[in-house]
Amino acid sequence: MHSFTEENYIKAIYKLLESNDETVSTNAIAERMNTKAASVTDMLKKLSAKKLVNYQKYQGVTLTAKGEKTALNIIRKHRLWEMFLVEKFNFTWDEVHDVAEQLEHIQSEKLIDELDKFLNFPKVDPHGDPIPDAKGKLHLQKSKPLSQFNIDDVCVITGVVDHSPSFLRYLDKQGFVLGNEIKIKDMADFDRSLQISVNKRASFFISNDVAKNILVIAKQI
Amino acid sequence: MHSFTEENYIKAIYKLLESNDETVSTNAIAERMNTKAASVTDMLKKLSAKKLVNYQKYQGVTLTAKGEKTALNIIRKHRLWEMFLVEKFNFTWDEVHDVAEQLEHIQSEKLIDELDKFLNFPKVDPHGDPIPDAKGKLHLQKSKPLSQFNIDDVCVITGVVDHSPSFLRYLDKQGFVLGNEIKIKDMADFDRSLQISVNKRASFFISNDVAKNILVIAKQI
DNA sequence: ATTTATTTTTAGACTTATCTAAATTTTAAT
DNA sequence: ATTAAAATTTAGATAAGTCTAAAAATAAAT
Repeated sequence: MHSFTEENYIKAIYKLLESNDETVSTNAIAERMNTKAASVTDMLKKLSAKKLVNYQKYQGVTLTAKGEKTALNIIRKHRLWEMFLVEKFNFTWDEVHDVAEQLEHIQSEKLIDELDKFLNFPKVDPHGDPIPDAKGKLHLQKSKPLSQFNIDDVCVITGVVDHSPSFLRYLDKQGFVLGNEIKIKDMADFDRSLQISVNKRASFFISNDVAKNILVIAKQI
Repeated sequence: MHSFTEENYIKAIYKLLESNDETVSTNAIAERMNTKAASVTDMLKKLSAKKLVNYQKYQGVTLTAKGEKTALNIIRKHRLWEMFLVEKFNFTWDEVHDVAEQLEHIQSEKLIDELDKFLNFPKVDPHGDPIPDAKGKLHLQKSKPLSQFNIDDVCVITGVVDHSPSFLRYLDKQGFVLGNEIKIKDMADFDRSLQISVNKRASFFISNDVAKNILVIAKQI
């Protein structure tokens, strides 16, 4: 089995791969884990020897299939425990994290399967984050048009419905990029036009026609 | 806070003090923890520096008040988790131990208080072992005469009602010793005499008069 | 295309917990 | 009261994970 420390590194790498892309840098890991780059290098060598990461000196890392499976299992445990604490033990969302960080390392298949059953096999946690199933599969949320969201919702751009050049040109001009975060600031009842802010920049208006053609998912924090 | 390892040592010392008495030897700890005497010595020095144990070279150890409080808190957590796993997660008693050994080290007051509440503040676990309350107090089970137990019950000798020399001489002759384990093999309806086995030795008979004068508690495994 | 700055890695040291083997102390036995 | 046996402690090593400081490699800037 893997040590707590190894598991924490794997999880950090997974999270960084999820938001950034390509490969993850030593410094990025060090920053996320409040440790020093030298320590990260040491650990990367060890994880590489265990075939959990693909690592080449100076070139950053990615997870191997085995590493990703490990990460998903830890995340599954973390999110199930968070659900449990909030739903059954009256924890608030800000209290939940530290305890779940501890609980996610408990080793017992049966414990997690029973926990899953106890919670009635939830697909997403209350953050909207998907919970991997027992096989490590993520039931990804289906994207929906931005027009179906409401004031104060925050979501992430995943694609478009209309692929016409004119629409894509429009998006480009407005600065929309895949993965950008959109917050709905206001909505006009009479024409369903939206006032939105992209990546926390200054807000602007888009028509309902545009909103219907931008695919998003609820923000995963 | 204390490391997992420190907590495990503290717990082991507590258990040994509970069954034996006086002080606990280095070798006894080593045996219980499947480790070497040299490792125990190192740890005892550390625990002593932290004022968790009273330790003098070659003289064995006892727990300080602080150490005992620590031990009781770990035991509280362990037994509450055992109850939880059995009652809510369909664990059998033999599956429970390893997982509870892990869960007992999770640090969160709120978690344990909520767990306690969730289980409706149990006083003893299904082994009959008492569960320390939030203040670390043990609600000790009161001893009862052996005559009040039934076939297949297993209990431990804690004292006697009749302190007369003739009775004590009788007990001595039969090989009864404080702390011995008694299993009731059979009971005769007509005179309530018992067939019992002491410490798993060959069984023999005692009269109801004798059984009424031996104090026991249900076995704590 | 060099030089400079940044990132990453190595080298050596420290901490916790463990071990083996040797030395010391206590206990038991003659 | 010595000697023998058992228990305990010390000394020195090892492994995991961390750190600082210096060296090496990559990326950025002139």
